[in-house]
Order: sequence, then C-alpha cells, then structure tokens
Amino acid sequence: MTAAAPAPRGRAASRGRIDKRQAILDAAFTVFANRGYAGACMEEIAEVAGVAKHTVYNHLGDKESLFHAAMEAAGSAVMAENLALAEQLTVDQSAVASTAGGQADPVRTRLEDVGRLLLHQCCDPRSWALRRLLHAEITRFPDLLEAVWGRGADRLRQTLADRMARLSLAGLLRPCDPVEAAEQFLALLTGPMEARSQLGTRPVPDAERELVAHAAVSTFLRAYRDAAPGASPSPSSLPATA
Amino acid sequence: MTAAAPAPRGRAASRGRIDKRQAILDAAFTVFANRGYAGACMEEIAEVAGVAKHTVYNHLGDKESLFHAAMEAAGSAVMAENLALAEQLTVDQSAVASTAGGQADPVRTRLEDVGRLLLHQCCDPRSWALRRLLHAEITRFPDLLEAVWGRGADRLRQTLADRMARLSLAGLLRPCDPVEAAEQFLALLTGPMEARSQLGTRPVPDAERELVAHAAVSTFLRAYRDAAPGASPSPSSLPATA
Amino acid sequence: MTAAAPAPRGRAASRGRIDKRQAILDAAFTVFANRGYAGACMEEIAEVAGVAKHTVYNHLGDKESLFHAAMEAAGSAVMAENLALAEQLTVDQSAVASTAGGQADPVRTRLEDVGRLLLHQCCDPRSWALRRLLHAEITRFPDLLEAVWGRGADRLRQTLADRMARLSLAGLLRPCDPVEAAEQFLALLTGPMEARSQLGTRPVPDAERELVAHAAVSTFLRAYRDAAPGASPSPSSLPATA
Amino acid sequence: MTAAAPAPRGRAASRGRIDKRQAILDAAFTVFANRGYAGACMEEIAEVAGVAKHTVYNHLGDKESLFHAAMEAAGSAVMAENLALAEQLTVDQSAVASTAGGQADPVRTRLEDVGRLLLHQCCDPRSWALRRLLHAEITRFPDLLEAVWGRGADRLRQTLADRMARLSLAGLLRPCDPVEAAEQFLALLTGPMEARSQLGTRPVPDAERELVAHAAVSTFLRAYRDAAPGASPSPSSLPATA
DNA sequence: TATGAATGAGGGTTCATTCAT
DNA sequence: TATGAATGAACCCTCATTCAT
Repeated sequence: MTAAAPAPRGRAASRGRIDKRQAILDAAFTVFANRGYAGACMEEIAEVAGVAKHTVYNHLGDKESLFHAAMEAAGSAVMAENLALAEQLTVDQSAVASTAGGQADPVRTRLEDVGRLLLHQCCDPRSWALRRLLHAEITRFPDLLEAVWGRGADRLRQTLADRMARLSLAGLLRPCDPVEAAEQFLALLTGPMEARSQLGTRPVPDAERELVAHAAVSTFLRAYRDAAPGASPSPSSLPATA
Repeated sequence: MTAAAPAPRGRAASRGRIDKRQAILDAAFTVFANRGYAGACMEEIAEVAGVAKHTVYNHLGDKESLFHAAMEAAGSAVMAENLALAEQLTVDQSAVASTAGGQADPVRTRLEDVGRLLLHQCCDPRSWALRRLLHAEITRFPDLLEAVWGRGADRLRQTLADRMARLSLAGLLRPCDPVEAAEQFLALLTGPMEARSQLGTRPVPDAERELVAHAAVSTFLRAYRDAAPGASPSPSSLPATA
Repeated sequence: MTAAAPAPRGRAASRGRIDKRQAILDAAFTVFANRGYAGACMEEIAEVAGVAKHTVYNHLGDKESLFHAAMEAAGSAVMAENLALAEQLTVDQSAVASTAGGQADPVRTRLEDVGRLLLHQCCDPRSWALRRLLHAEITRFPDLLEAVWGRGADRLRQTLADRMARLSLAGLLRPCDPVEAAEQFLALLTGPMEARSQLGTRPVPDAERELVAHAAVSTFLRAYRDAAPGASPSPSSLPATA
Repeated sequence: MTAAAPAPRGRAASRGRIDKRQAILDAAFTVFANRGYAGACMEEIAEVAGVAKHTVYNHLGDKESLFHAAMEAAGSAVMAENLALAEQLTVDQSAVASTAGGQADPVRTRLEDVGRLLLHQCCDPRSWALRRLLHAEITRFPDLLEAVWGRGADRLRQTLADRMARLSLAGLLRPCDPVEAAEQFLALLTGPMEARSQLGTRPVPDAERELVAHAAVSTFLRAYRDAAPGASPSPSSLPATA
C-alpha cells in the first residue's frame, strides 16, 4: 500500500481485466436470467460481480450492450457443448460388421447415447435460461438469435445433418433428406421436454429423460431404417429452411 | 340493434362494462407482448385500450393481476382453438373400408389436415406471443402455466392421445402408447417450427408449413403404422409423464 | 319493491338523512383518527359509514369540510361531557358545617371525585384521538381550535374557574386568582397523563389514574388551602390568557 | 476558511457528505413539521435541502426511515437542551446559609430560573413542532416515542427528580416523593402553556411565560415547602410510574 | 338523492447513466 | 482505471373529485 510495488502490470494486469470482464458477464447472465432484461438492474449485476457499478460501464458499455455480450457468451458456451456432442454421432464400420446378425444394434446404441447427452445438455438450467431469455427478448432484440447461436441460424442442425448423411450413405439409415432427418431427430428429442420440464422450471429426473431419448430413437429408427421401403415416400427433398 | 333504441340501457350498460374490460385485456396482451412484462407500462395499456389509467386498475387490479388475466384470456382462446382442432382427428370407418386397396389413404389425409391446421394455429402471431411471454415470465410467475393452459398440464396432448388410442384400436395405427404417440406427433409438427420461424419472429410461408406438416405425418406414419412389425420394439408403454 | 309504497317521507325520511349524516361523521372521525387527515381516504370513510363514496360528498362536501365537521362533532361531544363534570364541582355548605372538626374533608372528597372523573374522560380513546388530531392538523387548520373547543378558547377552564371562585368565597380555599387555580388544577391532573399514557397510546389502569388524581388534589390543597397564609404571595392576578 | 485552500479534500469530502446529510435531515424536519408525515412529499424535502430527490434516498432511505431519522435528530437536540437545563437545578448551600433570615429566597429564585428557561425551551417553535408531529404520528409509528425521547421513557422527569431529591434531602423542600414532585413541577409549568399558546400556534410573549413560571413555582413551593406540616398527608410515596 | 364508473393529478420509489475523485 | 455520489426520467399506484344513470 505505502511502498507500492507499482501494481502488477503486463500479463497479470490484463489477466485481472479479463477475469473481471468474465465475472461481470457471468453475473449479468445470472441476473438477467433471474429478473429478465427489463427487470434486471445494473446495480445488482455489479454487486453479484463484486465490482462497482461504474466498472460495469467501463468494461461493457450500457445495459443493452452488456445484455448482448452476456447472451453471446452464454450462447457460445452452450452451443460449443452441443456441437461437440453432435459430432460424436459416428458409427464405427467394424462395429457394425462384427455384430451383423447378432442382437447388438450399434446404430441404435450410438443414437441413444448422443440423444441422451443432448437431452442432458438441453435440460441444463443455463441452457433453459438462455432459451427463455431468447424467447423473452427476441422481439425487441432480433439480432440476438444470430449473436447467441452463432452465424448461420442453427449450426447444430447442420452438424447433425452431416452425420445423418454419412449414416445414410453407409446404409445404416435408409436414403433420406439428412437435414429433415436431423430436424426431426432433434424434434423428437427436445419437443417432449418442453411440457415435461414445464419450460425448464421443473427438474426432470434422469430416468424420465432417458425414457424420452429412448422413445425418440425408437420412433426415429422405425421411420428412418425399419419402415417398409415402399411405404409413404416423402417428396420433400428441398432445403429445409428455405 | 334493428329498432335503434335511443341508447340502450340496463343490460347495455353492463355490456359497456364488459366491452371495456375486454378492450383492456386485449390492449394489455398486445402491450405485454410488445414490451414484455417489466417493460410494459400501464399508461400505454390504458392508452391502447382507450381508457384512463385508473380505469384499468378499477377493472383488473394491479399490473400483476392484469398480466395474469390477460395471459389467461389469451391462453383460453388459443387453447380452445387447439382443442377444437385436435378433436377433429377422427377417421370415418366407412371411408377406410371404401378405399381399401385403392390409392387413397384416409388416415394420412386426416393427419395431414389436422397437422396443417395445428401448425397454422401454432404459427399464429398471438400464439407465438403467448408462448414467448410464457417463456419470459415463467420463472417469476410459475402459476402462469396452469393459468394459461388450463388445469391439467396439457389438455392438448391428452385430447390428441385419446384420438390416437382410437385409431390404434381401430387398427389404423399399430398398437402403441397413445400418449407417447401424441407427444411425438406434436413434437414432429411443432419442433421444426421453432427454428424455422425464428421463435415466431419470421412469418413462415404456407408452403413451408405444409412441407413440415407433410414430413411430420410421413415420419409419424412410418413409425406408427408402416414399420416392420418385429422391428425395434419400444418397451416404453408406460404413461409418459409418470 | 314493486308495488312501491312511495318510500317513507316526512319525518322518517329526514330521520334517515340525519342518521346517515351521523354515520358518516362517526366513520369519518374513526378513519381520520386512524390514518390522519392526509392519510385518510374518502373511500374508506364511505365504506365504514356504509354508504357510497359520492353520498359522502352529497352530505358533507369535500374532504376538508368533512374533516371540520367530524372534528367539530367529536369536539362538542367531548367538551359537553367535560363541562358537565366541571359543573359538579360544588360543595354543599351544610356538609362542610356538619363535619367541622371531624375527620371528613368534603372539599378534598369533592375535588378528588371531579378530578377522577375528568381524568377518566381525558383518557378516553376518543378524547385522545381528538387531541392528537388537533395537534396534528392545527398548523394547517388553525380554525380547528375554535371549532372543536367551541367558541371561547377554553370553556372548561372558565367553568372550573367559576367553581373555584365560589369555593374561595366560601372560605373553603384561600383567596386566589380562580382562573389560575383552575388552570393549575387541570395541569396537575392532566399534565402527568401525557407521559404516563404515552400520548394516549397506552391504556392507563384505573388505579394509576386515581393515584394521579389523588396526588394532584393533595398538592392543590396544600397550595390553595393549607399553605401558611403569609408565605409566597402570588402577585399574578391578571387575566390568564391575555 | 482563512487560507482559502482550493476546495478542501479528504476529510472535507466526507464533511461534504455529512453536511448534505444534515441538510436533508433539517429540511425533512421542516417539511414534515409544515405538512405532516403523509402530507409531506419527498420532492419538497429534496428541494428545501438543495439536492436531487434520489439523493435523499441514497442518504436516508425511504420516507419512513427519513421521518424517523429526522424526528430522532430533532428529538435528541431538544432533549439535550432540556436535560442541560434540568441539571442546573441546584442550590448552593452557602447561598442558603448566607441569606438565612433575609428576604432573598435562593430556592425560589433557582426554581424560577430553571422554570423560566424550561418554558422557554418548550415554547420554541421546533419543540412544539416536534411534539405536534409526535402526537400526530404516534399511532402509526409507536416506536417514535423512544426514538425521539431516547431510551428510558422520560429522562427529563428522572433528571429533575434527582434534583428534587437532593433539595429535599438538604431540607430545602419537605420530604416527598421526588418523582411526583418533578412530575407536578413540570405539569404546573408546561400544562398551562398548551392552551395559552394554542398548541404552539400562537407566539407567547415573554412576560406571559414568566407569569406562568412564577405562578407554577409559587404553587409548587406552597405545596412542597410552605404547607403546614401536618396537613393533607399524601400517602402516595411510591414511584409514580410503577 | 344515491350510486358506480371514470378521470387527471400527484407521490413514492427505482433505475440507467454521468461526474468528480 | 475504479469508485461512490448525484441526477433526472419514468413507472406503479392512490386519491379526491365529477359524470351519467
């Protein structure tokens, strides 16, 4: 204090800055999630972050900028986890061969694993909070969609579609529009959770989540692998989002 | 009406009250939808409703009560429409018989009709606004769920499940858990719309909506009717929500 | 209702009016006492009185008029009781004669009786409420003093002074300024109650009130009857209030 | 002040805060005294204090807290002055001795001095405003009594009682209950002022106040010193408040 | 006369933002 | 850069009063 080592500079200083910035972003997301955008107040955010009110302004500008930054940060984190999961949807060819004719069903197993994990992510409180905030503020901040989910409306669906295409090519799924398959796979997984978790308000037990994942995969496989070949040809091979 | 009485009295007076109350509720829902709960201000609601600020308080109490009432009113309207639709999911036995062996597929036709209409309802701006507000405020007003969707978690799913059960019983669908079938039918229908309409922000063209409905029904029928009988038996025949 | 005896008129009707007016005045005083002038609201007064809000306006005009009327009514009632008591302060000459030389002390007895009763009145909740409201609003409504205590600042003191003069003339008290005597008698009685009842907030037990009355009379008699004649002559024979 | 430093720092800064806080408290008391609690508005207080409205909230919280703080501050000031005065009620023994047999009456002189000064304090506009506010709000804020008069119901009476006890012990007053003596001394002094000053509304001329003080002391001395020893023994030698 | 609906004004409180240190 | 004080605008709500029946 008195003798004053001139306060750590260089790396340490900017590390301090970075940490403080991150602390503010985390605090902001928490508070926004609890109170909503309009209901949140900068003072509480500063308090939760452990800094002075004006420091928030110094680091991240006004309330709107702060909101965008916090949402973007949270979105990146959530999306990164989801993408990492989607990329795991691969089936080892050798595994398929070795179990031919047997009871094991490596495609189903893989789909269920990935489905279970995706559902786990989607039911994460932070993930729900993000989606709720998105719903809440999308009309006032339409840019939020891109900011949160990254450029390209939905990378998750595209990534999943890539995997579906490869499964289809490998003969593990019937020929199909991979984007549609990805879209419906996600719908079968996450659709039922909205009501079951009461919009993320109710913690859903693991068992229930696994039940949903299992049912989703079963229906998906019936439709995309086991269905009688000639039945109900789907003419929709157009790009999904137009 | 016809005789043109010189300003209606008695009943008409209370009719005036009712009209005013309804005008306030409508205005409130509009403003809440535009600004969010915290962002909405009573003055604007009164303005839009064409009454004085205090009149809002006289009729519907404070902001929170008004919000609940407006949400409940909107929810009842939306839910009533949805239920009416779901109840249309019936297949005339004679129609099935008369087309046996032919090309027509009455079950598919009916499902697509209902699906298209449900999707139409779900993409209605008011319906989206309601869901967005629900997402936005569910953490602060957990009672909203029941208030909006009526008592019983989700009557729509149950009503749909009733119809599924009858279809299954009639041999038009394979034996299955009707609740799960309803749940997945809804998921296949509405799930894809979230991303496609950008959380209700983007108006979805009719053609695209019909494409989604068609794809949903195709996948649903493959899984719940056409699938090879022995394939992938789903052990989950329990009621879905426990 | 239907056949309509044409509603009672004449005496009965105006009786109804009077009753309603009195009910409003009573309700007003109660509410003003509970909430203060500014804190009271017309609606609550109307509610307590059991009439519609506007009826209050019809009968007693706006808030300020109502306040004055309610205070005046309460003041008249309280003052009437006090005056009736003060007038009881007489000593029967024969009683004095008959007990001469004995133990009984009719003057003391009479003073204590009157004192006890005055104190009882002063500690009445309504009396305290009146005084508190007077203190509260005197700066904003200086006319209240006269309105409440009747014309002539303090008839109580004057009435008491009359009695004191007669006692003094009868030789039952030493020669003195009767107004000063009355003033000090009242001060000795009521002064101690302010602190003891916590400004009328605490109910004072009967025993404590009697103690105060007894002490007041004792001190009063020592000073105005028993004191050594030559001691401490009081030169103040001027009119008290100037 | 003299050296004219270019705007004082450090201590001066917090001094500025203190000054501002005090300015707000003073302004608040003034406005509350003028308008009453409910009638006062924060805006006027801020205006009178010369600060922005929100600054009032920063320093002293909401209206109720501000009211308590302002009342407590005013109460402390008034009570401190009163106590200082009461403590002056001592009689120098030598003075008594030296004037024995003469005309001078040091006890009376001292009592009149103290009485005159106490009366002066009690008639101070601030003192009246404080008492009026206390009367006005005691039912809604019962804690105010202790907050204003400090802990211990009434330190003034106790302090005065201490002095009375010493005078009695010194033989300058007859044996008596000192608390009762103090209570009655105060009653004789202040009781008459209520009516005479019209609850503090009318400025009482010095001469009139001195008259009251003189009369009070005369009556007090007659009762507590000059009265015939055997006359009217007061049995109440218990502590007054129990 | 009595009522219930309606109004416009005003007050307490909160908040995002800026200033001075 | 970080802070704490200060600000002015805005919002929810209450209230005294009037209008139409």
